[in-house]
Amino acid sequence: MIRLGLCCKFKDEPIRFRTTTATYLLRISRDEACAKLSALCLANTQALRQAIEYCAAHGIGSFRINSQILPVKTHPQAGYDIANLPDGDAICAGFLAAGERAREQGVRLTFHPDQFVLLNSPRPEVTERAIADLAYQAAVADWVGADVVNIHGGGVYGDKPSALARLVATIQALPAAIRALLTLENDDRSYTPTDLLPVCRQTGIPLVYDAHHHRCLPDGLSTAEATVAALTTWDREPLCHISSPKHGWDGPDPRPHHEFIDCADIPAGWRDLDLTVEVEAKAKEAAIAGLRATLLRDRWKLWEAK
DNA sequence: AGCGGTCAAGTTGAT
DNA sequence: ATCAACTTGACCGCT
Repeated sequence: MIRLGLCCKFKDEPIRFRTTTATYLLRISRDEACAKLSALCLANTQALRQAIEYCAAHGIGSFRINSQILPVKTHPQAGYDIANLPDGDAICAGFLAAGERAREQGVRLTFHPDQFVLLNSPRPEVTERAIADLAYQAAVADWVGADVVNIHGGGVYGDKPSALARLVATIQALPAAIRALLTLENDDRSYTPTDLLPVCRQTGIPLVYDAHHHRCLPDGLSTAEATVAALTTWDREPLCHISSPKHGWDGPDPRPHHEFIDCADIPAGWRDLDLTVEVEAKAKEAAIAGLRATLLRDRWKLWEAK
């Protein structure tokens, strides 16, 4: 059974996550900043609840939660603790309630911290901030029952073996609560599945296999071989990513994502697996609706809510 | 209401 | 040196 996943936001459906900026928060008083943050965070718990309901009702079995669900959470000056916000209790309750609904309906929840979260930088302050961000997202993940916090391998810094060794060492030293949710994903610049699989085996971290990235940065493995190898790293339902190139595979740059998914880009070998496929397409829920229709026409077995 | 400028953060590679 | 890409344009403040 294939579980299609929506990433972070909606195109047409009026479900919106709110955010703000550190610059603005630092210009107003701390009380005003806390009031604003409190309202945004509370609104985001409600948007998350709506997102889960929408997914369950539309055959979308997984939802990726935006890193800014708690805006500016770990900023050195503008950051905050939920407990210190006026609606702190309601925000916690909102996350727990959203998680409960996700569990009831069988909707999987994931996180994908952004490009600044690097576990192998030679600069210790970069890695420290990355771990702080992972800690925050892992904590919210626990509240809502998300089982994946997915990041990339990071930079190469002119020496890939050293960078990979730092990655392994940092992962091994992570708090258990983060390590239990952490996954690594092949990217389209630096780290292929072949680069990351040894890291995953050494650390017990699953590999999120991104077929689009793999085609942009190949390593000699076929998509079928990489899929099989990635599956062996999982102790939960495996997670893969799919997208189609905006300008086609023969265009100037295959990396930017298309509005929709071309079914021909989905590895045929995925058909009979139990797998979450996060759909990275600009048209969001509209892209999933189109993909679902095509796959159902072709008799793929797709997830449905309980 | 509309619109232009701004936004915390890292790294890479194309131009 | 600048910029786009990466999981995502949203929001503030002025007109």
